Amino acid sequence: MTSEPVAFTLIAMNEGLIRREAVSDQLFALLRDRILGGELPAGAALTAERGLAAEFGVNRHAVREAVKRLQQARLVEVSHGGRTLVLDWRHTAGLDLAMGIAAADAGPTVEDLARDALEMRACIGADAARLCTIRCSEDTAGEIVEAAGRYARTGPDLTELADADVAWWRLIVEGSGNVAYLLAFNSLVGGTLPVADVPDDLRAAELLDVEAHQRLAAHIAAREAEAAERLARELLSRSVPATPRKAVR
Amino acid sequence: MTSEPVAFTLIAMNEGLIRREAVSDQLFALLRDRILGGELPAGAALTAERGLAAEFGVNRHAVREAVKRLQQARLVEVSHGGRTLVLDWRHTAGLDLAMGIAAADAGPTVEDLARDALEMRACIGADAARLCTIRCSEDTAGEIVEAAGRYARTGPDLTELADADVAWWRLIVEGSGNVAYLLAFNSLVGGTLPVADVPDDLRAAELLDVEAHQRLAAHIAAREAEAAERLARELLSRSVPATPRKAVR
DNA sequence: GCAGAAAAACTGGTCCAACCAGTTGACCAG
DNA sequence: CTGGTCAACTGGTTGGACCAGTTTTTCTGC
Repeated sequence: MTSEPVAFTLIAMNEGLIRREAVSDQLFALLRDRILGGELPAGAALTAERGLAAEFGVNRHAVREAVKRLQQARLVEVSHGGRTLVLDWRHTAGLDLAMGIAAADAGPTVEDLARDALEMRACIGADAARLCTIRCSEDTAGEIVEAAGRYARTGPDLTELADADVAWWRLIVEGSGNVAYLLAFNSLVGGTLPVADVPDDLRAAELLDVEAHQRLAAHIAAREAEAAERLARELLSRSVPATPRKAVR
Repeated sequence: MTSEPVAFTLIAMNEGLIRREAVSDQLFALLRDRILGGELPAGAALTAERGLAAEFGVNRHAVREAVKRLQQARLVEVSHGGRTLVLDWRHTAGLDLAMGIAAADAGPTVEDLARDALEMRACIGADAARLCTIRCSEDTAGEIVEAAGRYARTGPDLTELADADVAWWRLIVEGSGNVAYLLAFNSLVGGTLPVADVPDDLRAAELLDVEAHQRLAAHIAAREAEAAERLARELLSRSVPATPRKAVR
């Protein structure tokens, strides 16, 4: 890493009245973005902990917490006594990192990422609906139908509707009995950005179609797996922007 | 948390000739498993950092690193000055946590989880093949065909074949242009358990079918999206155990 | 001159002790 | 009972020291 005069200072303790962020969190975010942005290329060695501490004027313990998180995110590989190496996030990073990628300069934009997340949501959701139809208990099926009924009586506010929609889908994903789907679902809805930058008209086409929600619930209760899957895919695909994307790689 | 005499001691420094594990890593794993196993139920307060440090006879910084990782995994919620609360992992934890769930007593078993991961792999892989067919560049399509050719010449060793298979699928997932798929793919193959406990005969049915790999590559190169998706799904589904699962929830 | 061993100079890992900065809750005045 | 104050928590941060590995350099001894 170059040793040019450091222009980065972590946010001061009291930045007006804004909530202060822990230094290790700031440092983690900063290093993460540098890695995702390509400033710290794969294979390169991260500056030593003592060096980073000096560079940012913080204690080494704070640096260690940040690096430990980078390690957990599989962005770096640390070895006792040796150097800490930057990994190729495209090969190692997991889905939980999705929310952080947008900050990268060279990487995908927020729009691309939102679209990717929605695409994945449709894919997982459709299969979850299918599996739920096949595997869930009668009680769960009943709950899903009930929840669809409540959904129909949910206020016209889009935000409120979106929350209810997530809760309803959670029932289906849980009913699929697939823990991997459930965790991926959490990653997708838990990320701050995924649903943030979707055009309202697309989102509304999905959320406002109460009748489709009830129909899907009915398919699940009636154990019509194929119909449930098809409807779920169609419903979830409405929010996916149809932007043709440039060829990759 | 009860204050009964502590029966847990972290692995001593030199456990024979075994590689020692960092204290914070051990502590993280221990707390994670307690949370996933239900010993620390959602909503409960985690023992204070000083308390944990005393309980396990380690320094508070080690505890902090472990807790920080729990926080990143969205297993706990920490608030400055307040208590650290245990979250409901079924609602918050992300896909990266999958590899840790098996340790839970009450949770899904390793077999269930492996099956779930394979199911998800099939779902994502099929859609990735479809998108790759639609979106990837000619160069990428060529690479995939080439790689399939190389795959045909890969040694009969199943482990070696499995590695080549992962590398080949990575090309397809990258070609799909969907970063979320790529990260989920990393989570699935990066986890230690996912493919570990799959019956060899099932796995072999997928890996040894070299001809299907080449056919799929050909579909992608010929831009036959529907055929590619169908073949991919069929191929990836072979490794999924057909065990009927008990109803969930 | 050069391979190989010793040693110095790194690296990350752990600990102690103190203090700052928020939150909680008990306690006391009204 | 109400409301505010303050002590006793909680997590957040700092400094310095030392242990435990790795890497690089240096100095041997042939």
